[in-house]
Amino acid sequence: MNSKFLTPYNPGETEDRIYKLWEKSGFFNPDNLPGNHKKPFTIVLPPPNATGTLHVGGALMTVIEDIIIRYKRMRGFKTLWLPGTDHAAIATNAKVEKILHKEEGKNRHDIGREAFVAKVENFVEKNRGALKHQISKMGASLDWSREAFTLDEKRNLAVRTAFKKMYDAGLIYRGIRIINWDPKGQTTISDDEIVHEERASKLYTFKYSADLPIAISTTRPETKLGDTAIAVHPDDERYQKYIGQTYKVNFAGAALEIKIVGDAAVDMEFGTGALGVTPAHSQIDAEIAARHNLSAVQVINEHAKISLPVPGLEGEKTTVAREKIVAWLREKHLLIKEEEITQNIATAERTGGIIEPLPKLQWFVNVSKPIESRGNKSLKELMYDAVASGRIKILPEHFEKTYFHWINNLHDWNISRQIWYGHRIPAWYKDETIYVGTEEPKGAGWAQDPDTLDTWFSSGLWTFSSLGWPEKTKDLKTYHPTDVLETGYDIIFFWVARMILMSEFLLGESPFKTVYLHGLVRNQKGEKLSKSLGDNIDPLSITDQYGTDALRMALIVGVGPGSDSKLGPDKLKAYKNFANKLWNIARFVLSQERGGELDKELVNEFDGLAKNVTLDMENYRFYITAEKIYSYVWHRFADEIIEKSKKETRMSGTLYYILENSLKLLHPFMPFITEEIWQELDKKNLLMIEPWPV
RNA sequence: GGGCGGUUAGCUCAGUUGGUAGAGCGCCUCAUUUACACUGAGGAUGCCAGGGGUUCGAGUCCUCUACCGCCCACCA
Repeated sequence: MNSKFLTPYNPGETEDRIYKLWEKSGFFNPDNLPGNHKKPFTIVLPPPNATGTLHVGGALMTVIEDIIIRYKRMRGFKTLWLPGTDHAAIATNAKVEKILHKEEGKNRHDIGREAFVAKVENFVEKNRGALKHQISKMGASLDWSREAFTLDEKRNLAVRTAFKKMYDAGLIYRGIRIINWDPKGQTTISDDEIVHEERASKLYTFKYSADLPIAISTTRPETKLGDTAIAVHPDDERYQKYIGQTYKVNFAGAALEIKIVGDAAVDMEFGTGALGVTPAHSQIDAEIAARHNLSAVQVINEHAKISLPVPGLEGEKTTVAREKIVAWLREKHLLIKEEEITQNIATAERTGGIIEPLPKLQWFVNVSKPIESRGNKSLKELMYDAVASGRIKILPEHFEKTYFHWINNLHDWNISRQIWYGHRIPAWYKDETIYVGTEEPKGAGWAQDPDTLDTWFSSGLWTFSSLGWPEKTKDLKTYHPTDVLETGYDIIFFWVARMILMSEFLLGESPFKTVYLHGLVRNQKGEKLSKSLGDNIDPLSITDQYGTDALRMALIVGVGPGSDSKLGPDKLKAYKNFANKLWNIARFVLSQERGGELDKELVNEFDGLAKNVTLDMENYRFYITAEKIYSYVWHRFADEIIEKSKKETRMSGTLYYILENSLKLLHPFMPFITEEIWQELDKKNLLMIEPWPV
């Protein structure tokens, strides 16, 4: 027996050595697996953002996927787990802008597009190396030879190709719509990138003018400079008589023409039952305006300032203009009521900027248009069907309801962004002509669209762009559709839904069969781990203290799919102790000569456990599995069977049998220590590709 | 406003198809150098949030209520 077994298990000394052993074997790459590994099994790693380092949530994701992959590999599958990183356009752009501002006091326009993008690329390159190191330390058996990046050459070709195909099918269009403008980030964002914040606000009720008999309510009087109508419910007896009339009024210095229209979208019960219609600055108003052929007047610009030439208001910030208009209303005795209310205000997820709805010329994905080549189903329907038909199974199941709910309320997806870091939109303009293609058009005078694409456009392609699409590669044929997509429930809309959209349309197949959603990892107090709180624990510091295997167990045990978990020193300590227990069991068994006949009863008992565990693994119940093996190894094997063996002779053969097979069952969960012990038992082969017992 | 979860031992949470309540940590008693003190043996602790229902039988199924949490949302 190796003398290292005489001292407690030392993860620090073991882990790097074992990882190198695995890497040297080449078995992370499915091409190198023994020939009996025939049936492919694929997971693509959700590419972590190149903005930062791996957080505990990222560690959880890595561990769950590694467990699945190691299990499937031992079961004889040709397993591919494909790594990569995400360029995370807006997030990265914003982060580097912040650094630029802090270090040089400049903004991106000061240094120009080319220099800025170079700076971002430099930043990203540094982070990618650190990420790879952290992920490896988790024990991840990823095929690094296939590593991809959402913004590399191949993925750029995939993006251009996808864009062109969708444009040709009429699924991508350019048009003026009311979009979510982030004045702080100076870009549009999609509906999903909005977070609502509760704020105290005031609801003002007033008349535009003494001559206009109908009063309206609003929290944003400054937008009323752009009103072109008042909408009332067609059945509202108070206002029916006014429908169809037009009033010319002077409102705070702006000449308005207000038409009274009847529209069923108006809630008679709210406020005065009359709605001032601002077609340029409200989605719902724009819809009303479209129904009644009303014109739109833009009053607010990209800097959230009044752009309408009204003396005293032009150039003012919206908040200042609001005060001035309220003062004017008061002075003219038009203000009827002022109420304190709490309002949910839309802010940009990345910058915190308050969203300003503005009409802008942007690129969109049409989610409702029937697609001829897909049985006249729309993207929305394709996304819905993929899950409703059972072709994609979401775990935990109740998230399927959330998914359907989201699809049912889905609007067209705004995909163009006014930032510099990202995939440039493959559209070129010359005079009035638009050219969309994968390459720049021939001839002089074409100018490419300056905008970039929403980062989720390229991540939506991930399951197949990472396998080489649009080229018809062998990998694509072998490994797509992928088997499991494992990710956090917080990005089910951002990412999971978009991947289904892209794969269903571009490939005509689902991107994966099972979606396993994990929850948030919280600290021991149950608080969200966040960088701003300073407790965003680096998984490597945990690994140093407790060992990777202990961290893996602590992250997994008792944590079902979709539920949030808590990670604290108690749990880590418990599994660190377990690693050492296993170590000592190995020491005890190894100190004996293998001998005696197998105890049938004990072997049967173990095989029953193995069957049970296998069933759990097949059903993604890792949180139960890990605990079952733990409990068996410690409290049955060590406390009872080994104790019994001390009093009886000729049991060592049975002990070896149980130890070896326990190591196999435990390997997906605790790969390092099990491999280390295995190397002492069987000096030729790696536990990592040993066949699963059962 | 719409939707989805949760409520089980002091704490953190399991409990797959309904069959006399489980684990880890903590607590109490004992063992004292044992493969392992990063240990072992034993022990205490629960009206499974509350009401109603289905059933021979409910933590588990149905229904209502309360509280907590999360997601979505263009009541101006």
